[in-house]
Amino acid sequence: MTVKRNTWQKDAVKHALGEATGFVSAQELHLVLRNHGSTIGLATVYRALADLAGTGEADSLQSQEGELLYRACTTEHHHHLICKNCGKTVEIEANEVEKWAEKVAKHHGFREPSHTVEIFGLCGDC
Amino acid sequence: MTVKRNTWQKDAVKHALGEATGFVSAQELHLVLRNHGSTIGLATVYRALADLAGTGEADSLQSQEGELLYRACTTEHHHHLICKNCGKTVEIEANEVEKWAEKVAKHHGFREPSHTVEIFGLCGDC
DNA sequence: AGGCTTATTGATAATGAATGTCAATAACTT
DNA sequence: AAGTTATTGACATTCATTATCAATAAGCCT
Ligand SMILES: [Mn+2]
Ligand SMILES: [Mn+2]
Ligand SMILES: [Zn+2]
Ligand SMILES: [Zn+2]
Repeated sequence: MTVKRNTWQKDAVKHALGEATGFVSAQELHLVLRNHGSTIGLATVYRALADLAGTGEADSLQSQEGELLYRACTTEHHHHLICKNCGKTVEIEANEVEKWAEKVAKHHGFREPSHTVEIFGLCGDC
Repeated sequence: MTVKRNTWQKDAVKHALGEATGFVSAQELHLVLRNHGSTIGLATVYRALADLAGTGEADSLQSQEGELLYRACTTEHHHHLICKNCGKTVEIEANEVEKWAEKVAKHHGFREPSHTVEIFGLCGDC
């Protein structure tokens, strides 16, 4: 229905997200943008990130503290290997796990299976 | 250092958690307890659940809405298959995935790997 | 059984992420 | 250039969770 419009705010959020090394929160991203001189509002950062996650251009996950974190990523289905200390993130594919998840779901009579898989650890630099 | 004391409040929370069918929030559990006539305080429910999760007697995960949910469980390492609709939960083991996670972590030079694996779907009754 | 120490409780206040509000602004269309 | 309306952002609001702290009671000692 409603036509989307392009704004420098959306571009700024997308760009800043691309610059980040790992997963970042909306609050953090807003601070980064402000520190670079941007006048963008906090609510706008939240909205832009939610949109990016909706289109699949960004991945999101909950931090241990319950904060919602975002990260620029490829649009194909994938998972993450994340450093608990520095946040460094590696995208990984998990075909074995995909099949396993479907098998287990079917075995217990569950339909439309989806799944979350994340690996945490300490990277070589930490 | 500090010695733990036994209270009817801790027992009540543990028992109520055992009665629940799937994952429940501290708020929900507090309501259930109150509706059964208990005078237990909300903060106490939060503390008891955090303790149970600390000892491994309860498992916790974040709901899609960001709420922290708890569930009584076995103390061995395991994962969950959860109905998106009714919350019915099945404990599953995932030896294949355990090995896979360790392999992937090592391959990327990550130490002390841990992981989160949850499968969601619609159960046979939904 | 009574007394003492202090872990625990719970009403309340405080925190903080996330969302709602709405007048002002600025993308698009014509 | 003018009009329509999606978007913005300052601000208020919601709500889960945590912090306070005086009152209570669990465990220990005599
Ligand atoms: Mn997958
Ligand atoms: Mn596992
Ligand atoms: Zn690291
Ligand atoms: Zn179900």
